[in-house]
Amino acid sequence: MVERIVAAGRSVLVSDGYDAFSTNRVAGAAGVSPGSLYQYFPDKSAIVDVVVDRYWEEVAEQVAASLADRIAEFGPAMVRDTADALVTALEADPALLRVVARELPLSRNHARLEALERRVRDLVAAYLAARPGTGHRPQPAVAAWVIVLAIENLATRWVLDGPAVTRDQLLDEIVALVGGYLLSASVTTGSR
Amino acid sequence: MVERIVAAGRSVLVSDGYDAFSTNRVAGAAGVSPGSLYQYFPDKSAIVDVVVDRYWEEVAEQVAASLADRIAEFGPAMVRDTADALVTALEADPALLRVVARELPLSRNHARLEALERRVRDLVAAYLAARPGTGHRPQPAVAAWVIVLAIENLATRWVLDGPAVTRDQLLDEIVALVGGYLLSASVTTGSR
Amino acid sequence: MVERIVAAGRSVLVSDGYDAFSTNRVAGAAGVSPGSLYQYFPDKSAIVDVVVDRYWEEVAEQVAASLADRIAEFGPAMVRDTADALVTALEADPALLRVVARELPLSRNHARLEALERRVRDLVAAYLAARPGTGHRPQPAVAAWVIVLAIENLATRWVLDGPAVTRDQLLDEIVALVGGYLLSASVTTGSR
Amino acid sequence: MVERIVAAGRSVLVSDGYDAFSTNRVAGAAGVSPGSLYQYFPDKSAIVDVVVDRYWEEVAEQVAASLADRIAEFGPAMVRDTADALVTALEADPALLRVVARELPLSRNHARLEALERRVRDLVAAYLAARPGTGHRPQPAVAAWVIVLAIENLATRWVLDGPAVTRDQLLDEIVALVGGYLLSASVTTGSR
DNA sequence: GATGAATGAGGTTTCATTCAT
DNA sequence: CATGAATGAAACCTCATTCAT
Repeated sequence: MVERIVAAGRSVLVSDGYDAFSTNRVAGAAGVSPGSLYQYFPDKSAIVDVVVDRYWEEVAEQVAASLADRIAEFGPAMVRDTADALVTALEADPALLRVVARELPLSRNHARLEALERRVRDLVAAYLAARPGTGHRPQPAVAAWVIVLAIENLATRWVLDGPAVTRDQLLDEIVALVGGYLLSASVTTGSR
Repeated sequence: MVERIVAAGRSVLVSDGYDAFSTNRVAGAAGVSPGSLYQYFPDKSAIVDVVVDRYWEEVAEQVAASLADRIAEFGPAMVRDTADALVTALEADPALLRVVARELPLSRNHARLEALERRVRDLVAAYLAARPGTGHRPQPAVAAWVIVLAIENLATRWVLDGPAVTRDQLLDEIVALVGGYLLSASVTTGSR
Repeated sequence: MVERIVAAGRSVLVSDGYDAFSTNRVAGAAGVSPGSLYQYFPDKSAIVDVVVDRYWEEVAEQVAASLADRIAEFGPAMVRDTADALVTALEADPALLRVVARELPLSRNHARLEALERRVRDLVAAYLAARPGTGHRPQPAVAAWVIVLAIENLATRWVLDGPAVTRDQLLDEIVALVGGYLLSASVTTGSR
Repeated sequence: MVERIVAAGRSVLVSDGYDAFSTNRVAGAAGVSPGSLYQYFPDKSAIVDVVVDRYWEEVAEQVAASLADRIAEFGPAMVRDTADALVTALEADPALLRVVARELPLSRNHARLEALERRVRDLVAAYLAARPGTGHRPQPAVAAWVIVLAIENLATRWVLDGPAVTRDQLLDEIVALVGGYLLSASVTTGSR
């Protein structure tokens, strides 16, 4: 029953948009009475939360799986494949992505998105810490933060905005970005 | 009077949040009658739009100014200073940034944000096209897209999330990221 | 519950007039919350429509019944009794009649009033077509139009305006008007 | 200036309808400020009243003129010509008629319409009283009331509803109706 | 006299939530 | 458990009218 409601919620979100997402409509789509919603969810927003949580959870799952699979081949191929996995995951349901990423307040995504980011970040940081040589510049934790954020954003915006960049180009640039970053030996630093 | 309303709008947004942003409340905060709002704005959402537009416009102004000032010194310093200008601009009103970037649907920011991005992107692309050597890999337009998005996102998230990264670190990493990316000679490409 | 709302609607209409007919007031009079109105009516105006429809429907019912009862006795008596039935129907709720006929735009009555007129007109036309002799001048359809309109208007205005004419006089005149009209042998016609 | 406002009022009424008739719109159409309206009219409704008054006044003028012109020729021709004059007057501005007769509450027309009716009624009653023979059945005052109402209504509805009746037919029927009525020698009376 | 910005009461409608059945 | 009618607070917006300039 929770299933029915969540499915209906997703469907309403996708076909009617977030502004039209009302409990009545969800109940209708679920073939359930409005009152029943409140037996499984405390709130309208709880329904949205579950839909959103599942969405990012699934994306995280695919990315993490890809990352784990490539455990051996650290390097450009790993970056590319991971980015590819992310793009693929985001492209799986573009309509839902649009609603989730565009129509929902970012704060709505925050919790689960942070989880996703942390999860991937930790993996990345571990890889970086394990990698040989290069006196550990940049620091793994920081570098992981930078890399994850950059890739996530590039991929999301690419799917969302459909810029004049091919999929392959996108992946190439991501590889170049991350590769170059990690190789950057030392930086002319200095606060102003 | 438009000024009063916009100011009240911003203030309500900041102190009460987007969900509580009602015409009556804005009118109250402006010391104005609800009806007066509609002499200057067609819509509730038009008020939000102006607040948002102004916000991003101001950010864009500062970043573009910094970028233009550094016209001579292409290179790491330019990147660093521009990123610095962006962070400074975003830090100027963190409360408003939080509402604008977190509570508003991204679609609400889209128009003005895209303008900001395009503006900076075009400048960056021009610099890249003008830069000597390096058989133009990556292509200026694509590279500009990547760089602008990456910097914007990193800066925004840093201000918003306050991660365990110092301001200087952030700027260093941005410089490294962009520098490494632009130096990345060639990439092991290939679609899967 | 529809009943309660319609009754409240009629009552508000009668006691407060059409200009003061607001959803809140109707809800109040019905002892119901404003929101409940919209579970049964799409619109404020739908409530008015039902009240008006019912009113004319009832009037039509009584007139048609009278007309059907007098099927045998075609002639003056039939006219008189029908007019009588109409006047009686209109006098049944003079307060409502006043609002419906005076305060409401005619266009609001149009649909149902036209239905009433058509209904009676068709019956009258049938009687006229069936009547013996008199080379069918005037044509049944046209004559029915004339008669129905004239009677309706005379009766309505009599009830509404309370002119210096007794009820019997009114009925006499109606009989004379219709009788004379139908006997009018031939007319000196000619456009100017 | 009153002229400008009234003209604007009529124009708004005709082109936008009564529901859209707002003081602001009238002021706009008159090229005048909303405040100025209140220097010449106490009320929004006063503006409507003037427009309506003038309309019916003009109609009354034409009908009365026709009636006065035919002073000699009492009889069918007089009836026909008067009805013709009325129809012509109503057809002069059908758009305004539609608004005045359909969209305005009848009560809005009442005052001036009653004046028109009384004026014509008095003339008719005078003619009837003066006419030779026929032991004055029906009584002039009553007969005038009946005749004026019937003709007015038939003419108005004909112009408004455009029924399947030609203009000549309409006039013929009116002549027959009135002629037959006045000739009706005696009536089988009796209250029920 | 003319202006027009400002008013503010009040109208219609929505929708998350409850609770008696 | 499920229902769904009922709720009622509150949102957005209009517009006749006023009054300082």
